[in-house]
Amino acid sequence: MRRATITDVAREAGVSPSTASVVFSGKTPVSAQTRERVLAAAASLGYTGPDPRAASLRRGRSGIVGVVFRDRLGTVFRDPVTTVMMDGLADAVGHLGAGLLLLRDDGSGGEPALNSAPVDAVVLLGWSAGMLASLATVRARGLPVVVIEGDAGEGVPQILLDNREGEALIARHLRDLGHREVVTLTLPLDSRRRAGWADPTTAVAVDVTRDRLAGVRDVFPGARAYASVGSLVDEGYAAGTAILARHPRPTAIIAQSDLLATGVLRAARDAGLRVPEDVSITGFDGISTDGTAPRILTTMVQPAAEKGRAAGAAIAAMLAGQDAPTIRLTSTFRRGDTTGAVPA
Amino acid sequence: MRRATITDVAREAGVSPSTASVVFSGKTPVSAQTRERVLAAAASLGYTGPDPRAASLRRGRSGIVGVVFRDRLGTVFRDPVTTVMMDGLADAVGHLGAGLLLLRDDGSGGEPALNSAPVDAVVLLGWSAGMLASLATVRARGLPVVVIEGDAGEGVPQILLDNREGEALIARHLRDLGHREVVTLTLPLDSRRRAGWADPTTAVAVDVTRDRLAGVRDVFPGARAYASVGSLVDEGYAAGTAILARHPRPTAIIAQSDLLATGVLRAARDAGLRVPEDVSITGFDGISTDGTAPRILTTMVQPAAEKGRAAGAAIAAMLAGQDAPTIRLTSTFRRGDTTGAVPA
DNA sequence: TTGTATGCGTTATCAG
DNA sequence: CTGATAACGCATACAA
Repeated sequence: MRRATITDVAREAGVSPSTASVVFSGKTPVSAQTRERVLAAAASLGYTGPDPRAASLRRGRSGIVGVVFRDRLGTVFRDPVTTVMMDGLADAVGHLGAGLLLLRDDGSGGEPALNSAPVDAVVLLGWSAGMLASLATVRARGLPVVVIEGDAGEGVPQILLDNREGEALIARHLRDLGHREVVTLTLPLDSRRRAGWADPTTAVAVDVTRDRLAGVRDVFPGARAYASVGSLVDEGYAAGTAILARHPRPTAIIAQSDLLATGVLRAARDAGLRVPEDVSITGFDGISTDGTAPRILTTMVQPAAEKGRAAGAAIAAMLAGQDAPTIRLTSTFRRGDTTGAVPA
Repeated sequence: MRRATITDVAREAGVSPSTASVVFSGKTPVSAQTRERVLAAAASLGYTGPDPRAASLRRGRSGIVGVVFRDRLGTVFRDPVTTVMMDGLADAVGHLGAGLLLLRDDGSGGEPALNSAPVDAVVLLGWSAGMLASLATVRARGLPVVVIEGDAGEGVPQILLDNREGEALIARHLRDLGHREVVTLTLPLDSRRRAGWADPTTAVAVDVTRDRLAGVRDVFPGARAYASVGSLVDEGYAAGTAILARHPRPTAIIAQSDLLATGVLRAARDAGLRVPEDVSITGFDGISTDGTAPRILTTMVQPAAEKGRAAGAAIAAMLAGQDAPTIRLTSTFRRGDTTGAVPA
């Protein structure tokens, strides 16, 4: 026995299909009486509302926004910033009556899911060579697209953060406290992800890493950089241990994420150093304070949820036929108790 | 100028629409020659493949699996177990050629997105009263549904974990080490989420919490329980501080998650206690070891990715018309260096 | 406020 | 291997 359709309901209620349709969509006034009848007929037939597949064909909209990642979900969502950003994005598109479809862009060359996914628009998360393929697909399909923290060129709206200015601000904070011997612990430099002291002359492939590094060097031109393998507490612990073993020991460590900073904090402590008396530590993000208690990290708080909401707004605009501008969000300085005057 | 359709392509290539269709679907052999012609026509018209909306109406499948949460995404994905599980689920449905649609079930009574989402099947994550509404919707629509760590009753396949047995196993480990004065730090008891010592007589609403607590009490019938507000490191820190201040001080703390245990570890340290010499600490999950370095937590390692994959397999079976069995996964004991003999 | 007519773009079926 | 035909289930423009 096949499922009831709106035609069946209409017949049962003794009205036309279009009238029954309107009862469910609410697009046109319907007399209370006919509405009753239609609803009753629907109930008696076990009809639960229009088939979303048929509706989306007819409307030309599926109510779905695709989000493309370049990594495994398990990796992507380990970063609290991404998580919170997704939350903001979910809010924004939810407000639009849409949902988020998770799409993974593994550069594996296999048929990308993006090709055959019924999405109305696409959000590209982060940036990497592999994303170029996704971008090509999206443009060929003529879908509105937004890029978060990456540059897709040619008229694709972006949601950007003032990474360089923010990091420079926190670096100035340290310089004002008298620090001169500073090391910065960076996010991965490229997709090869090797940990260790970075050669100052090599170019950095990842936008976020490059910009935050530039911010530090705006203030401390000769600052040494130690690259991490990823934004994880235990990565910060390992890197922090290595950095603090260096002679002369830096008086401040500028980590490019709070997770890394949390690990450095722990490393300093295990090395018998007091924070901030012996060494100052800063982070970036301001999301995950989890794990630093009872300390409060000095960090740049970035509007992560706002990033997602801005992306959602851009999509709403493009779906409405307008074109959306690139948006540059700013982070704010938060002074915690992990930074202090340079040790005498 | 409207977008080209497969009919346009067929006309341009001088073949019938059905032939053009099979060139893209590959469902039927096509001569190399006609394939060439069709592909060339498609390229010249800027046709990038069948419209997913139309295809899904015709096929009766959208290639989308909905995942329903009861919380904000930012909250849900803060738990590494969920994250890894989602990764496994994404793998499994990706293997099926499908994607994951994030659906939030805020019990807010508003039109649930689930009603009008073009999904082929649904995964219900966690369990709560609010999920009943989602379940009703899903059943009314006749969609295959799987529940992860929750009981939906009546023939809904579940993916379960041996929470009680696993926690009992870790409790026995402590008993064998001589511990008698044990406190367990639990996950939230219910949706009100109040922190503090739990009355042993009140019923626990959350399945996971209840089962793990029962596991502890199977071994230590009188064990006191302290409820946390959520599975967070700093929650563990606060609770651990409170628990360790109690007289007599427990010789072991059984935390219901690794994140909580990580916080307790930190609290013990800040209280001047050595682990495991003065106090033993255990966790549960075995996913996020991040933040405990250089210590290794004694814990139960649960097959989180496997949970997701099992859910995916169940969905694949149901989509194929078979009915999927409930699956009970088991976690394995991992002895780290946070447990030791009871202090003299 | 209700009904009629039409097509959204595709693909399964079956005959050639 | 290819083509003709017929839905898939609905929402809209327009007429009544």
